[in-house]
Amino acid sequence: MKIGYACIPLGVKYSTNRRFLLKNFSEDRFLDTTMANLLDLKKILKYNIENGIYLFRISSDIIPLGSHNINDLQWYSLFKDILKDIGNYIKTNNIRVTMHPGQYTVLNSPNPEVVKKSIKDIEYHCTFLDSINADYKSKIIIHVGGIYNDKYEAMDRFKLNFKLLSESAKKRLIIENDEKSYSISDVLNIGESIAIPVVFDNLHHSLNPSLSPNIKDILHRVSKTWGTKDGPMKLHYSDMAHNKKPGAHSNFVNTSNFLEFYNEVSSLLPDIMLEVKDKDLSAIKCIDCVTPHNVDINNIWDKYKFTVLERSQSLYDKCYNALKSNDVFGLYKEIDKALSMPIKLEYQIHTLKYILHAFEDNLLPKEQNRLLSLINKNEISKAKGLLNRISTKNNLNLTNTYFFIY
DNA sequence: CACCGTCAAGTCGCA
DNA sequence: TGCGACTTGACGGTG
Repeated sequence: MKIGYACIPLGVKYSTNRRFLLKNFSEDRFLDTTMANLLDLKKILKYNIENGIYLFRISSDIIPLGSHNINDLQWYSLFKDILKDIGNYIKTNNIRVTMHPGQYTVLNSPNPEVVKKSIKDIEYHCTFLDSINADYKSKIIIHVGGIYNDKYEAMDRFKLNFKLLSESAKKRLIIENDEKSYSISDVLNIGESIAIPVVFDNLHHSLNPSLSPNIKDILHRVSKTWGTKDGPMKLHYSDMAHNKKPGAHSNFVNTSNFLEFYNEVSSLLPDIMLEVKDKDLSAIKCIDCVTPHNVDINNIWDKYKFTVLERSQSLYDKCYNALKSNDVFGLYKEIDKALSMPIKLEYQIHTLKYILHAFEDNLLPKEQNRLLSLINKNEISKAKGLLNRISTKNNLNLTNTYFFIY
């Protein structure tokens, strides 16, 4: 069972999302941007392995304007060596990678131009996975698309247009239930009819439910759409964001909710893709909670302690108790409580002063004075921004914490 | 350096 | 028939 995240790690500053505007397209710009993205992809995969993350969604931006008409460069041969290198790294380390074209890729549109572009986009994703020599457990996930006043006609059009894909893309394409049009029941009908795997998304299902109220019954049927060559069934998991629009993803995974879900589904041995704002941070948390015996709880606390301290002194103390009793789940539960709280000015000042003291030997007197004077003027966000830049420049241990992330 | 409009793209609801 | 919302991070121009 693998637990992973989508596209953008927060714990490291590598990015595979460099891009440029269409009007700025040039061969040089394309080559530079693509190379930078690919080099960072390898670094992200390494970072993932160091953190026990073996499931990763590769960003569609990896090849900028990869499926656009303006781009007729043979990037898959131009970057053949590095693509092969990435592919070998993925294979050697038993990583599973997937891709997820965006909302504008609509295979079932009644507009032939849209279908044509959508096929081109799916084929671009497929070419990328082919170019790194990924096996057919590496999937391309899309939603079914629009309704156009007749859902069943639109579903039929999906099945017909599916036939227009290349053989490789047909082996990679899988479909996911969405939050308003195609419920898991609809998606299963299509998946079973054209023999492609189905991804169950718990958040979309809660907003657009169908079939049995018992998720396990549904998943049992979903799992049958996954053949041996497809690899383990893949699920999308996310919590709903409170105080935002229904369907928005939460800022972080609630540990208790996740474990409840996990315990319900784990016997089916799925791979779970988290769709959450804090990305790898929640992935690491979920993996830690599922395999707490592999974890050094002190490392967890080192990353989160300033984030907790900024919000609540009493939760800081509770965390400390969990730490002392080596209770990984307990520690994360208290961290979750802290993360759901706003930063409190007085605690933030206290935290900054504490950090200044702790890193006294790593800061120049001039830097300390500038920081202190900002703090004393109550310009806290400026102080924190400055501290962030200084930490990055001097490579302080502080950059390994989540203090500048949450 | 902080801020903000724009972006390659499609669908749907509403006027 | 046409426009804004939806969703989203990064670019790129401005002050």
